[in-house]
This record gives sequence, C-alpha cells and structure tokens, in this order.
Amino acid sequence: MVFSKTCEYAIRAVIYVAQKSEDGAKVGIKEIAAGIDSPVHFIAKILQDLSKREIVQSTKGPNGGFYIDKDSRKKSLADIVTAIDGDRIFTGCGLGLKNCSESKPCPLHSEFKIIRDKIKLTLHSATIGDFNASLNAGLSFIKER
Amino acid sequence: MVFSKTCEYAIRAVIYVAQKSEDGAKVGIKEIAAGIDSPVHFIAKILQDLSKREIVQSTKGPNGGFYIDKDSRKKSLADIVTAIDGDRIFTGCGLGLKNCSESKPCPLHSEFKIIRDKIKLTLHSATIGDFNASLNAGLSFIKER
DNA sequence: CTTGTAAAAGATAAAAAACTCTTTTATTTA
DNA sequence: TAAATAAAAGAGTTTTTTATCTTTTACAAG
Ligand code: FES
Ligand code: FES
Repeated sequence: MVFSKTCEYAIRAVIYVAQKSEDGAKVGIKEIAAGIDSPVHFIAKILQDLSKREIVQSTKGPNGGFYIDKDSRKKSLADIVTAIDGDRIFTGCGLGLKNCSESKPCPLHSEFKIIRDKIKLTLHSATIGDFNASLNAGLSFIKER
Repeated sequence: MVFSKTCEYAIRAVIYVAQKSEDGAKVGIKEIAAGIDSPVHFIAKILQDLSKREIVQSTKGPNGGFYIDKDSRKKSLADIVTAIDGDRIFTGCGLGLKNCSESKPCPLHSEFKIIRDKIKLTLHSATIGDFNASLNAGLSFIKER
C-alpha cells in the first residue's frame, strides 16, 4: 500500500539511475529493469512519463540511455510520488472521505494527520541524489537478490 | 492509498454499525450503505466477509440486520485492516521489496519503519467501540453530506 | 547517407479491484 | 405453515492497474 506498484518501481528506478549516472554515464532501460528487478517494458513506460515531467533525462540512439542531471538530483521523492500517484497520499482522507478537513473530520483524522504529515516530511526532505552514498557502500538495496 | 477502497468502506461500516447498535439494535444493509455513503451491494459483500471472520454479527429475517457484540467492540481497527487488506501495511516494504529486513534494507527503510510503526500503533490502539461518543456528539463524521 | 542502436509512442492484453445483479437460506410473524 | 423480510451466497460486469508487444522517431558512427 502507501504507493502504487508503478510508483514503487518509479522511485526505485530513479534512485538507481541517480546512482549509476552520478559520474555522467547513461543507463540503458534493460540495465535499469535488471537493476531494480522490474518488468522491462513497464519501467520503460514509467520512465517515459518521468522524462516528460523532467524528473529524469534521456537521449536516444547509440550510447543513449537515461540519466539524471544536477538540477533533477535536487528534486525530492515527493516530486516522483506526485507525478505518478498524485497528491492523495499527502492530502486525502485515510478513510476515503472526499474531503479531509478539520471542520468535518473522520474519526481517524487527528491520528491520520500525524501519519500523513510524517510521510509528507519524509518524502519532501529526501532528494533523489541522497541515496548514492548508502547504495555505493552496500548499506541499502533496491532489489532483492 | 494506505488502505484499499474496500478496507476504507469496511472501517467506516464497522464504526457505523458499532455506533448504531450500541443499544442492542440491529442495522439493515441499506441503512448502512446510506449511512456511510457506499454502494449497497458492495458493502453487503464486505460485511458478509467480516461476519464470517466474526468482526461483526448478523441475523437474517425480519428485524434482522448487522450489529456488533460486546466482545467484537473490543477488537481493534487493525483486525479489520488485517481481515481485508492483510498485513502488508504493517510489515511490507515501502518501496515494494519482497522482504523488508534490517539486513537488506531499502534506502527508505529506517524512515519508513517509523511511519509503519505509527500506523501499526494507531490501528492497534483504536478499538471498534472507541468512536461512538465522538460520532454521537457530532465531533466526527463517516460520510460527506 | 546508410546502418545499428536505444528511447518514445501507441496499441493491446492480462490481472486485480471495485461494483452489480440474481438466487438461496434463515428467521419472524401472522 | 405460508408469506414477508433480510442477510448469505454465487455469478457476473465494469473499471483500473499492471504488464506486454509492435512500430516509430532520434541519434551516432562508419
Ligand atoms: S477527514 Fe479523514 S483523515 Fe482527515
Ligand atoms: S526494506 Fe523497504 S521498508 Fe524495510
């Protein structure tokens, strides 16, 4: 839960590309799919989308591939989530009411707001480039095997 | 996100029935659907399921309907969520890795664990019967209009 | 300027989730 | 015990999400 499958792949792919293109290299779609353990064509679609939204960059043809430029590295994980899943996770009601509000709160509102705000903070604080070191050092992973 | 639509309906329905059957009354499926603003047949299916799992009780025939007995009122919202969505929200990886673990954590693991634990605590602490007073007093709501 | 490469775009398919409809079973009451 | 009522059960449809396949476009190098 929390994120759609599409969004989970998206975050993992972006983090992967950020790490692999840190030195300016470009990363091919097959390598990305293998690197994050996702369906090739599916992650291709997702990256196409993120490319249009300028969260990742790409070039076609020989030596082409995906990469992430200096500016995009500063973007937050929240930008990825918003691009893929919209802002429901940041603003929506935990019990599915159409409008979350203080004036007509659901029974879980006050508790849920704390959770939602923590998610918001976490995703807004973390930038795309933040994970390279930890991945390089083998302290965290974005695929199973 | 966080919960499936089915689960959102389930929680709202259970809270609604708990409130309406506090005095021992039984609540019909149409009233429930109207009370939480959900599709009648859909919530019927959900309650059937929760009934088999003994989270709600029901009787057929005239004067029949759904209600929640004293024991079930003590159950937690986590019991509802587990029954409908399983335990992924409590144990799964935020980035969709098949196994969330300390030994092979995803880059968001430590942050995500805080969020997950807060969700866990919130849902385990709140019992089904906890919201009657607030609903009765008009301080919280489980439908929009 | 042709050939090979790699992403973009578009179309399609499979699976899961959300929702609906019909029939059956249990229960009450007249 | 027959009729009415209301949930249970089962089957079916629609929509959304996830995933795949094919064709086109862009680019680089020989
Ligand atoms: S109204 Fe439900 S979370 Fe705010
Ligand atoms: S491994 Fe991702 S949350 Fe634990």
